[in-house]
Amino acid sequence: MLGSMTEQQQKGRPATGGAVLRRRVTEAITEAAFAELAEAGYARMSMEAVARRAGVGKAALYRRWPSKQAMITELIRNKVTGTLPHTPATGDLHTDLRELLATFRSQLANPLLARIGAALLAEASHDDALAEGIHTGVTAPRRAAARAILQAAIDRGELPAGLDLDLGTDLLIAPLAFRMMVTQDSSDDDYLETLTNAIEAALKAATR
Amino acid sequence: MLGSMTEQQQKGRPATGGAVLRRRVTEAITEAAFAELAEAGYARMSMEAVARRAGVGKAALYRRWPSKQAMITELIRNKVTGTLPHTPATGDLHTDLRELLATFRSQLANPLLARIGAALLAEASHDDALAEGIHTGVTAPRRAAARAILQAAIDRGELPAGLDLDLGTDLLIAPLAFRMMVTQDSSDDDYLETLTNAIEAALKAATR
Amino acid sequence: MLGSMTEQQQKGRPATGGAVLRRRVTEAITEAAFAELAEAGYARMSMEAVARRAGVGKAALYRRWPSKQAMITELIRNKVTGTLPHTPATGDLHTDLRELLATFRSQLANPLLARIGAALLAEASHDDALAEGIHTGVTAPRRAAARAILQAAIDRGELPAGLDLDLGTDLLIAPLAFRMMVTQDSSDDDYLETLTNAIEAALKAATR
Amino acid sequence: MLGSMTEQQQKGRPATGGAVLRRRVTEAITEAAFAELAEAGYARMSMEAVARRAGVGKAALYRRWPSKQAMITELIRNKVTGTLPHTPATGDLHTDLRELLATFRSQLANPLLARIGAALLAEASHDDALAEGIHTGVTAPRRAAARAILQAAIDRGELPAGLDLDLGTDLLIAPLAFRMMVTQDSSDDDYLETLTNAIEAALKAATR
DNA sequence: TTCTAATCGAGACGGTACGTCCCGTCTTGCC
DNA sequence: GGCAAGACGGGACGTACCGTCTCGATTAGAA
Repeated sequence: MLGSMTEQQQKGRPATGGAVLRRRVTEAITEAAFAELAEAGYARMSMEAVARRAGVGKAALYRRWPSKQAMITELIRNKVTGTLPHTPATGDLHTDLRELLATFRSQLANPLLARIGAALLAEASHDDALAEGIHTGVTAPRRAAARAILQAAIDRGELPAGLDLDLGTDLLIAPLAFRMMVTQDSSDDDYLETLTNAIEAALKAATR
Repeated sequence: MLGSMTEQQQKGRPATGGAVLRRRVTEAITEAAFAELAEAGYARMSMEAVARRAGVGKAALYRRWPSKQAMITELIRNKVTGTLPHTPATGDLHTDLRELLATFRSQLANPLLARIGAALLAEASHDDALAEGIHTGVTAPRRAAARAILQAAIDRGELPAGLDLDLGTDLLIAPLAFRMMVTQDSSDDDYLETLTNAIEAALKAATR
Repeated sequence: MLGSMTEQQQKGRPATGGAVLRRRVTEAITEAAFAELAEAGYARMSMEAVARRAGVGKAALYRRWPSKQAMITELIRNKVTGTLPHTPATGDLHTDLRELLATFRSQLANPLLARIGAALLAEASHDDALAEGIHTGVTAPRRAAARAILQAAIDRGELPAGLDLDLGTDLLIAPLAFRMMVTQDSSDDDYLETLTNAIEAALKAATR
Repeated sequence: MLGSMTEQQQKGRPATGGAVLRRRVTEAITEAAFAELAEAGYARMSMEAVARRAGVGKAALYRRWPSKQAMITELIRNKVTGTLPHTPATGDLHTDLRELLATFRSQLANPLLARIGAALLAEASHDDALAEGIHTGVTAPRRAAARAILQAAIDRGELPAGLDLDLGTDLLIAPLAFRMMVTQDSSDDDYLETLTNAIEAALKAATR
């Protein structure tokens, strides 16, 4: 969809004889790339440094991805997409919210993500494929999880039928995401509990 | 504070010769820089392109700022800092909230900011001076405005004394900021009104 | 001597498995190599292009020769060595000279040789093995043939006993070789006849 | 004609302000290039090594020449063209020949030329501009000098009117050039004297 | 008004990284 | 074991920018 080689493809057996991208090399590159990314940031990171750190030729990188941007893009997308939130369904709105927020918190806590997230978004505004990738792989499933909880609560009568689902989703996701990615503040269990309460109240008032 | 030469300084030392940075040049550079920034993004933008577009020698840029980063940093900081939110104080929480949110909306609507914001945040995580600049020039005054409104409402008894001001500020700012910067969704007056209601409800529940 | 595997060796050890370099492959490589050499020249020619053109894996090349240089070296050496000049001995100096020059002309007329010769010499000045190979396989036998004719003529009294054999050989070989390899001019039968006369006269005067 | 910047051009003053290729840099590059060329040969020499040795950025090279080939090509052409042979005219064929041969010998003795000459010729067969450059700058003037001597001798009656000037020129130049460039043999004064005698005799017989 | 020194446009400079191509080696699965 | 295919580490290619420096020409405050 975005990048090029995924691990499955690396096993694909070509017609005759053949040469296949080696998983060990891919792994070494991936690891090195994340390390460089975390140390230097997207803009300052260099493919040559990644290759050097991975003990690999530059060509090995370019055999896998057509450019620095494509590489970083795909690596991050994979990393984030990998950890999809499961949708809690305890039958109790408060508990569901708490659980979902806790899941988000743990995913956002990934220190790499914090450092990289902004760079990704920045790139996305100049790269439609990346924007689409982020939407499909990251944003959409999380918003879907949030919507599911809200809809279930509406169906149970815990939330008003007139709730604006879109706004409700914003309310649910934004404060925590903003706090962790922009403000870089911590969010302990107390914070989460209070936030859950506040969001719950907000949702009940968010009718159009 | 961050960069180097501000327009005031340009008048600073008349000394002997005609040795003052010329305002017209500074303006041409500024304009060109924003144009390039919007077209290419921070990472892809080049000082040479800015100079070319401004019809100016590269040295003219480096006479004003010590580096690409410093230049962009200062330009943006000026642009954003220029539009400080005024703190509404109508004596009515709902009206104050609405007004503040409307101010934020108009500031965030700047299309440049939307494209640049993320890149700035990305850089900030590897550049403490930039981070500090953003905090002082952008984040802090806006959070202060939000806090002021909340504190006034508490003082009036409209909000509970136990309100967590920090969380309250997050609730106030995050949903709109997130929607406009990350989701890039629109936010019409209806959205804003519903949001105001929801936040108001949330604030009343956000006690620790 | 220079390279590695010669066709004789290819029959040498049938051993166990199908573990003998296959002649067809060797031939395909050889043909492709000459073609690439003629098209691109030594410096611009690539082993990968040769392999591709021969429909062969790169390893097939490196199983036969240790390096690009060794391969080209041996191929050319074989091609040129293959066509040793026979030493004419008609008992008449003029006829012997004419015949030898005609032989040289036909060998130098090989269009490949013309294109490759210079590149080979260029390499030779930085590669003693190649220089030695060219000397032994190409230069020496031709100079020997020339010397034999001259010595026979001296013995018959057709040339003065004081003839400087080394210089005589230069006189015999150089003008034709120079004309065909450097100047790239043609040399028809008339030219050859006049040249023979001139060289004959020169030889009679070339005593020290 | 071949390359790009000559020293004269380096002084040319462009319209406004301006930046001009600096002679010192050009000289450093030239010197380094010859050194590398002599050490490694054309094929093995690298632009990066030249830049490093000259204490210069790679871009400084590519600002002057569009490619490695173009650089070497022009440098050599300049070096060889610089040393044109003067045409001796003593009124005596033997003396004229001796003198011209001595001039050639001293020019061919340039050890760099010996190492580079073959590489140049090799390149020339794949680069018409280079071939033309060599012809115009190197070959033609030398052949012209030879022809002038021969023609004068014909006019004086020292050589037969029917002399084939083309062949005569070959006879004059080839043996020495071949000996020094291909055979890499030495040629002392005795050799030169004997060669002169032989060529003189040959010339008298070289009529068609 | 004249002098004069810093700014100006242009672009060369030493560097670093880009993405490409080729070298000679190694790996994979087929024959 | 040879074979076709092609990935591997390495290194050079030629390009694009970075931030600095050099060049005359311009310009505006001080005399």
